[in-house]
Amino acid sequence: MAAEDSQMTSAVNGPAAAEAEASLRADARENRQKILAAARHLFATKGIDVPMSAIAREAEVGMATLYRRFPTRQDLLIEVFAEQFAQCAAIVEAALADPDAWRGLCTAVEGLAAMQAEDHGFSAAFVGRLPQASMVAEKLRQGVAGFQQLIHRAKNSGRLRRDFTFDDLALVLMANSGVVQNAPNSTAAASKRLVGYLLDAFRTDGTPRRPLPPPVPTDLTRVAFPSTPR
Amino acid sequence: MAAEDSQMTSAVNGPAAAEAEASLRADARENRQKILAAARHLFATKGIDVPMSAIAREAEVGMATLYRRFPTRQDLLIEVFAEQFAQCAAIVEAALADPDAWRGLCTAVEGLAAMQAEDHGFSAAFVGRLPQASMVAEKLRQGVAGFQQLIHRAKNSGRLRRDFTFDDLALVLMANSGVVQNAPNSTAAASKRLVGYLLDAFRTDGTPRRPLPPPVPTDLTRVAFPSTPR
DNA sequence: AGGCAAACGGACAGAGTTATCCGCTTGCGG
DNA sequence: CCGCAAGCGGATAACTCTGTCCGTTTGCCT
Repeated sequence: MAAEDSQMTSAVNGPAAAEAEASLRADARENRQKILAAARHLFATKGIDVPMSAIAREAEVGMATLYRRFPTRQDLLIEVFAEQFAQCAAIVEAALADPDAWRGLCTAVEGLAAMQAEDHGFSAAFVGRLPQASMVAEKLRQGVAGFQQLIHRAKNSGRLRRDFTFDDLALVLMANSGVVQNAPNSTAAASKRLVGYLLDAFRTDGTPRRPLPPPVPTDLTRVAFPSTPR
Repeated sequence: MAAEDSQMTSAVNGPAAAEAEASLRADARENRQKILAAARHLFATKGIDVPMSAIAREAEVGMATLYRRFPTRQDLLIEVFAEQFAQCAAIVEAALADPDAWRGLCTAVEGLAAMQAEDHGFSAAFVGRLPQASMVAEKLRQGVAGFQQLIHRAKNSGRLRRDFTFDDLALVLMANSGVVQNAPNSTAAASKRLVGYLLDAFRTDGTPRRPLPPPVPTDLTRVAFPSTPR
């Protein structure tokens, strides 16, 4: 399983990353993987602003090694999140397979939002500064195309309101990122409830309501961040 | 108008701030106002993370003066945003005066969201780390109470869905803060559309739909920040 | 086995921010 | 009008994070 790790990454990131990886010395290749693992972990838990030094420490490599492999933070982000962008595309793909167009759309939106909720770093990377480079952009384009088709089908089924736009997906993701960022502990629950409301708003007036996820108690006077106030 | 500035601030922040202000020497009092004005401006445009030195420079005072008046950033935040919290309470108050309970609720939510959209700093301060001190907390409690009443009335009118919770207001604000943060240029429009959708979701199934604000074109591949990528 | 290029790591310079110290200036009560 | 406490500004210490340099180690090919 761990042995296939590098293969998977290469497959996701395309030939560029693959050949960069292949021409490396054995120890270098291993370090590269350790760096990616550490970055993946830290980006997800602490957000994309973790110091490079923290990543190096967790990966048990020196600063120089880190910067030699990934000259900029962006380069690291691209590699790390490429996999997750691919997963996004897969979610859309799966939704397209659903014979019920409206249900498919709901599944896709819920899936994408859930991904955001699970991974703080990904959320920020996706909604915020986006690396327009490499395979990431390609996977994104792919996902976009799929989602547009999803919208088209759902509208034709008469369940999705006709004034819904593709841009509203971005709206959902931006809104969800706000919830993910600010909901203290119950990130997942809060995100689910938001998405529940939004999907309810997206349906045509006649479409039956879907059950709404439970409310999430939130102390307005202390909607502070989990641990570090940073 | 400018002459009443200090009076207004004092009125909003209660006796504590008022007496702090009164016992100051004339020049000191003036500097204090200059600092508050600069902070208000910079927090709104650049967010609450602007360097203290930037505030001092804009206020045309030294660092020491700034820190003497406001030992911590929090202290400054409290003063600056107290006024806006008061405005929130006023919005809720006004909404309560509307004989149509449902319309009142909509107005309130729209008003609060618009405030967030207009002032980046306020958005962050409100949804994020919240100063639990002083008059701010009081105004907040006041607003909370009013809003709960608003909810109660709207539910009784049969227009607001019964599973709506007060916590959902926090949800709206968190979501909106995400949009405000990430919508590149069209902050206001994006925020309006989000709120439009959410209010649509909040109504009972029978309640007629309200017109939805227009869609906001968003380039998913470059939802980057306005200017500085930070 | 042996040599060399590739790789390593940690120290360190540079940039930016927070918060404090200290010598000079000034409003204001007596 | 005068003295002094209150106030002022800017230099600067302390810290954090980024990105580079350089002396040392090590994989790999012959």
